Amino acid sequence: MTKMKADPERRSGCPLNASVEMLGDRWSLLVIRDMMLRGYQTFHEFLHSDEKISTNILADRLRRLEEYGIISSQTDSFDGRKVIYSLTPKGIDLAPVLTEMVLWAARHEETGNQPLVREMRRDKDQLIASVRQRWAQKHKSLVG
Amino acid sequence: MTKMKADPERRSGCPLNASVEMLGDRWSLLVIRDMMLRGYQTFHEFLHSDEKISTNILADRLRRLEEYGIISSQTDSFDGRKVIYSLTPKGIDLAPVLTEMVLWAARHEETGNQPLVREMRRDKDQLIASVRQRWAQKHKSLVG
DNA sequence: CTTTTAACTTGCATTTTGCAAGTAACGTTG
DNA sequence: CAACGTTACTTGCAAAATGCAAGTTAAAAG
Repeated sequence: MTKMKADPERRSGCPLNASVEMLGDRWSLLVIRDMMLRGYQTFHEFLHSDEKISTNILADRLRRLEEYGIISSQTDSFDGRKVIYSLTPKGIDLAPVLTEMVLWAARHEETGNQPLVREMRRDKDQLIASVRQRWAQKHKSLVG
Repeated sequence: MTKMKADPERRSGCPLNASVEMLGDRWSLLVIRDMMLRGYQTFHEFLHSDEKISTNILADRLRRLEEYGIISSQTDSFDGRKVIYSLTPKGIDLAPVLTEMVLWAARHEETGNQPLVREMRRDKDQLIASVRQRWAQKHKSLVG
């Protein structure tokens, strides 16, 4: 587990503040959700997600998430136009954060995607494990 | 557990999106941290937290968090100038979200407050339980 | 009273967001 | 191989959010 140097411009040393400075905006966690739970990998796919992010913001968020080491990118070897984005281990490690945020909203708001919520409620750790597994599967060619 | 009506202007029905629309900014979760982990209750206390929020933004965030039902406010009965802010059950229920965000940052960034991090790592559920307990203690006069 | 404290509000400059319209590189089709 | 479609962006500009400094109001303390 490689730690990065703390950004010298952080407002404070509090770990929650670090999280909030990296992820505290309207879009970053939605992009991560798309990658983690829906398997999205391209600009085009993120763009057509329900929340309708605009192109300049999406480009900016992908850039920032990559800078933070949460995602990585590489051009598709079969189609030179496509850029394939994937979660790094640091990004995959956000699964528990996403899970708790989903469960919290589902408990206190009227929300959709009840099947996912039920699955998360039934066995949180199991779901997180399977997200990790799918990710490892996808990356085994690069690792082994 | 009372659910609110979904905000008709939500960008999507996804529960993660709901969370992000309520909490996805640079400050909201820090205010909640101050209340949950540090026992802060007043405007003045939030204002002098490490991250140095400015007065207009703080006022706005407190207003929004109250609208969302995450916190509540009442004027202090001993000092009419003071407004006492406290977490609602919905707010206290964010404990697992905060915990996972703290642990994630602590795993991947250089951050401070290691005692808190160690305590969270040692027993996540225990810490969340004790946050709930302290909160219940503080509110027992209102409940019982 | 006068001063201090607490919780804001207001004004204004800066930054971020969001929409619409490009553009450049690659791939596909005829 | 030329025209066209796709993919991943960038650019321009208006609108909204943020941040700083300086008020303002009401209550408490001296």
